Amino acid sequence: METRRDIFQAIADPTRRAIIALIALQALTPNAIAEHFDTTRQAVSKHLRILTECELVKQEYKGREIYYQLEIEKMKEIDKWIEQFRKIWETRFNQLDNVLATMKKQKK
Amino acid sequence: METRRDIFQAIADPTRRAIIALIALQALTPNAIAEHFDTTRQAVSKHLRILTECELVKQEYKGREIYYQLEIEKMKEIDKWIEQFRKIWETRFNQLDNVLATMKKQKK
DNA sequence: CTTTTGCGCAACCAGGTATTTGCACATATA
DNA sequence: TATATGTGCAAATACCTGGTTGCGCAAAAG
Repeated sequence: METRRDIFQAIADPTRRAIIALIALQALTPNAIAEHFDTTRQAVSKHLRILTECELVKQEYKGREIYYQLEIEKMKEIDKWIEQFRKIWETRFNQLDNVLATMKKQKK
Repeated sequence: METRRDIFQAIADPTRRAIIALIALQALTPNAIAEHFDTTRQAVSKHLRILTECELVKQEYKGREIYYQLEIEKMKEIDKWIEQFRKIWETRFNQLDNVLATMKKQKK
């Protein structure tokens, strides 16, 4: 599996999205994360591997424990992609605004 | 494949993201969309089916042609999910701002 | 009416995915 | 040192995905 990891693919899985939201607030170990889900630690470990590969997550070693935390900056990549569409829906909102303004004028 | 379609899964595929960006500007037929990619019309049709299933795309029938256009409102769902993280990185930015302000004060 | 064009659908296939189970290794703890 | 704990990795497996090919059907064109 030498597939280049992609952030959009990373957030496609619902479990992975839940993990992301979970470790956004505080760093957690794989065992601690697994306790929040109905799945094995190994499965969580695999998800963390994928998240690490696309640099969405960073590890911090503490003895034999490994704390995983979200690399929040990476999330901006998604935000950046959404921006082009935000521009569109804001433009449409403004257009609606203009329509309303015109109606008001005509009422006058 | 009675899988409930998910918007995050829909945007996971790079071709699908490209289609989304393409039809965000103007409605296009499957053939017209396929011309933009190195793939068959049928493959595009499959992507459109997935996009339609999760209501990211709407169809408009015009004779034997079908125009597909982005349902831009649906994109806000992604934006909504990102928002929780935006809050976090904005908070951190403000914290950095405070640090800088404190440094400035001390310089005085 | 016959042919062309635009389309969706079903079958098929190679490759990817998520999960479980079993293992090896390192670090704590007794 | 012996045992328990935390972890990643590998193999097996059932399922999902994206793509192609071939088909049938409806609308336009001849």
